Formats: sequence, structure tokens, C-alpha cells
Amino acid sequence: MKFSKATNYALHTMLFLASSKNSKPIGVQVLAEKQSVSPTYLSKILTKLVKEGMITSVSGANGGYSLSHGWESISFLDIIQAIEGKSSLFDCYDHGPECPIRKVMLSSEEKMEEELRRRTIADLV
Amino acid sequence: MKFSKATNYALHTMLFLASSKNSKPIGVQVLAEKQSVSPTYLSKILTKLVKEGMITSVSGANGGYSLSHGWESISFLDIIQAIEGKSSLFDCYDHGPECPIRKVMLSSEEKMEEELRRRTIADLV
DNA sequence: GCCGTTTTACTCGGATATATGCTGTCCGAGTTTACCGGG
DNA sequence: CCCGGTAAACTCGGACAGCATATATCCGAGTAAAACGGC
Repeated sequence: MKFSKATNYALHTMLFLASSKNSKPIGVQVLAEKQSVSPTYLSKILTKLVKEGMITSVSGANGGYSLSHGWESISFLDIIQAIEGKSSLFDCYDHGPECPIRKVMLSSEEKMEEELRRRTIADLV
Repeated sequence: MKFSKATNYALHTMLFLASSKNSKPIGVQVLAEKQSVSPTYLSKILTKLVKEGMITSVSGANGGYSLSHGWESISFLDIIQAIEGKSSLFDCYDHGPECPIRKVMLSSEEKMEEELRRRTIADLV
């Protein structure tokens, strides 16, 4: 089990957008170049962030992506879940909600999420 | 990103072995049946636990798997890492060890591992 | 009843499908800006 | 100077290919206990 590269790209893109306080949108070409990833693939990833309202996209010439209003409160967990989905890391089949193993796994997972919820991109700028 | 089913099987097998205090080894057939998984596949998973010294296997008739001496101190993390490997959940390419995002991810991951290290199968019996 | 042989019940390991999800590409469509040429 | 049309610079979305890994199966080999059979 690994975090996907897509999550990595999303996090670094958010950090980059937050670092360049430019109000003008930044094209996906530029963002992709910084991370050595193809623009079309990055675009696909960023679309997920747009749908979650974390960033906004502007079509047409001089278009690109920029942070949404209220971006300062976006946590690592928000970004990760936008890419990876919100489902639990651990599936316990046929053992029901009372499965003691499941309980341990879920509580441990929750510890990580607490920390990821606490940390924001804005903290790093 | 998900924990693999193999990890689930490994954890439940450990719990089952710990619950049935029987000193006699238990055949993979029995263990597999409890979890609705094929015996040959489960065997492959359990081999990893054997290599890590958590359980021992006995060949031949009336053979099977049983807990190793000192099993009481085996943590969830031990079992999970035996199956999933010990590498970090988050890879940061080309950003070096000073990458601030990497630091946040690793520290969050560490929170989960702390909890998994604290919890043992023996606690659940 | 004893001992050697065979059968049976197991695990072990490698090789090999199959499935699933991640990564990445391609292309057509829509959108906005910049440019350009005619009046 | 203005205005309309065209080109250029973008994002968006779906379809699709390639690849890695997880999942699962198959089979031959080794191993230990039980069963058997001759003496």
C-alpha cells in the first residue's frame, strides 16, 4: 500500500500555487514542468481538486489554475481524500462492524488522519 | 491506497491462532475455510509470517501452523509490515529529504504506526 | 508383534493466469484572449 | 478607430493503452505420520 503519485502531484501543486501568491491563474504546462509530469495527466488530477472546490480553473488564453477563496483552511487530509477517495484504508470482509481487528485498524488510521487534518498547506508557506 | 486483502488474512489468521490456544498446529485448510480464501493463497501469505519468525510451520501429516514462542509481543505493525513491506507510504520524487510535504506525510504516517506498534494480537484475546 | 514399505496428509516454492487500479496518452470540444483586416 | 472574424492559447472530458501489483490457481517436490503387510 502506497499513496499514489497523483496525491504527490496534487500536494505539490497546491504548495506551488500557495507559494506564488499571484492572483493570476497558472497554466498546467508550468505546473507540470515543475514536477516532470505530463500536462494532460496533471490536468486530470487537478480536475478533482476543482470539483472539491479547492482550486478554480479558468479556460481560454491566459487561463490556468488558481487557489479558491478560503484555501488557507484546506488541510492535507482534504487534498489526499480528494485524490484517493474517502473510504477507509482497511476493509474487513464478512466480519461485521464488531470485528476487533477492524476496530484497531480504524482507530490507528484515525490517528494519522487527525494529524493530516491538523496540517495545512498554508502552514508551509 | 488500501491495505491489501493479504494483510487482512494475515491479521485474522494470527487472531485465530491466538484464540485457539491449542499447542497443536492448525492446518491451512482450516484457517482458509474460516476466511473464505483458497488454502494455497493463504499458505503463500503465511509463509511471509514464518520468515519473520512470528509463526512456525510443521510439515507432514497433522502439520500446520502455530504461533511462535514470544508471540504475545507481536504488534499489529509487525504483521502489517511483514506483508506490506517496511517502506514508507509516501514517496516524494526529486524533492529531496528536505521536502516540507514529505515531512508532514512522514510524521502523520508515524502517528498511525505508533498506534499499530502499541496494539498486539494478544490484547484482543 | 516388529520392521520396512507404501499410502496419506500436509507444507513449500516456483510458474503462471487473472483482475484491478495507477499512470499516462490521444483527441475532440468548448472557452477566452489576442490578433488582424476591412470599413 | 472600431468592429467582426479568425487564429491562438488554454482547460475539460472521455476513451483508451501500458504497466505494476494484488489476487488467485496449479503443480511438482519434500516431509512426517499413519496404515499396511510380510515375517
